[in-house]
Amino acid sequence: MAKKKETKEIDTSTEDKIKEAARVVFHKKGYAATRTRDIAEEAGINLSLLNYYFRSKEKLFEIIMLETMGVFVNSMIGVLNDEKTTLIEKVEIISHRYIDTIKEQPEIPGFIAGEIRNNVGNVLEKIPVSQIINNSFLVKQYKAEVESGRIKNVSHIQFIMNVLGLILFPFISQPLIMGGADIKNNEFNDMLEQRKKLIPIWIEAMLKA
Amino acid sequence: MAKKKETKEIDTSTEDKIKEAARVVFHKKGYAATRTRDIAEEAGINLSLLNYYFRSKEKLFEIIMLETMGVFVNSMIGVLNDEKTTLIEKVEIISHRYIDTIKEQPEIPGFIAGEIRNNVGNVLEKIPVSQIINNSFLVKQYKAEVESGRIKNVSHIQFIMNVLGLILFPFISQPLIMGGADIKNNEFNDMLEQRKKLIPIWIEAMLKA
DNA sequence: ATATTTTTTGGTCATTTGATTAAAATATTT
DNA sequence: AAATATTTTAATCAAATGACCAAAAAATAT
Repeated sequence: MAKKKETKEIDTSTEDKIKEAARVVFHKKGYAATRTRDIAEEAGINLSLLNYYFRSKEKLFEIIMLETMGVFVNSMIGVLNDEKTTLIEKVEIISHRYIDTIKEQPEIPGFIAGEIRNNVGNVLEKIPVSQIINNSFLVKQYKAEVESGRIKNVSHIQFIMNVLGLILFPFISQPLIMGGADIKNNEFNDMLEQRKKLIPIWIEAMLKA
Repeated sequence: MAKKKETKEIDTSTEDKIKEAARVVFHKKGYAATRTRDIAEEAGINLSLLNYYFRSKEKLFEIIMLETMGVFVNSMIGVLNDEKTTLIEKVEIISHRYIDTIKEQPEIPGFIAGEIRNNVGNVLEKIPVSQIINNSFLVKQYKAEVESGRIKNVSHIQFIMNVLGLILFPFISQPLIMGGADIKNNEFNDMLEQRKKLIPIWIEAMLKA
């Protein structure tokens, strides 16, 4: 497990190289399809080092999974519970922030969706997304708006599904709906930029429809 | 390989039992996480029979994958190219039909999304969803509506993403957003029923927003 | 009833895969 | 520099896994 390593290294430590390689490969292929040898090769290290630093494939995966969920959840938590922004302002912020964040690692939505199905590391218990959402100020706010009649009487779950769906679905369905991949990569990018602005407008229209 | 089997059997043939078991297990766990022994057990047959009837795990998977994509695509193709229905009518039909169909096999969206990422059987070439959509009458219709100014000038890709995302995303994200699973299964079901009616209304509002 | 074909079974093989170990190489401390 | 601790390597293990095969069982044809 490496006691210490005080040399302020310029190139990353072996441990970090492995973790970064694991992130890349796990995100791309998922837990089951990933071989520890794939990770070792991607990291350019000896296979034994993976077990030396992380004990097992599963342990390493759990670390990656929790960190990935962190990226996903942490960027949201603050916004959800901000008592100073309106509903639509929250949608604007989330829309922009998520699309920007995930653009840099577009495999994340598919990765999370895929791995939560088989639920390898029991992540759902460790990071209870559902509770985080339901206990958020956003939901209170939403219910108040419904109460006051300013928006239609529709379950807040529907609202959450719509916002997240509009943001995340393109990343998940891109290969299916936009064909091949890299040929029209610019087109996909332009689409995402547009969506950052359009999603809040769409959501607002839906709330009143 | 079985030349024939004329006995009009009440219980399904071995071949069909294997295929059905394969469908269930593949849909639930995906290609990589599925062991041929899982399928054999689910089907209640000897492991060798799987290879006897289907040559290999991969061959069997391709069959299931193509059939699954068929369920997904075929139910859509007719509607997409119906020249007698309006845009919104199409959305209504697709929304109802898809949600009803997929409710019976809710793993399908996650399965397709997950397997197309690793693209095991090169399905995207065999069933070019992207082309089917782009060559459809629906897209022509959409562009005409944009042209006439009756709906906002937004790429048809955005429109497709929105319709499919609103329909399919709940199935993919259910465990994440609605927590555990079966506890609130009724709630999920009610939500879907609502969505069948709401999605066309929402889409219409979005088109004009 | 006998022969032939088809289906099913149990056993086994070769490969892959996650993990371990002992020793070598490198770094750190004394 | 010697001693100690750490990191890295190569070789190997055991379990899992997809596939195969020869013989038994069942079904079909003669």
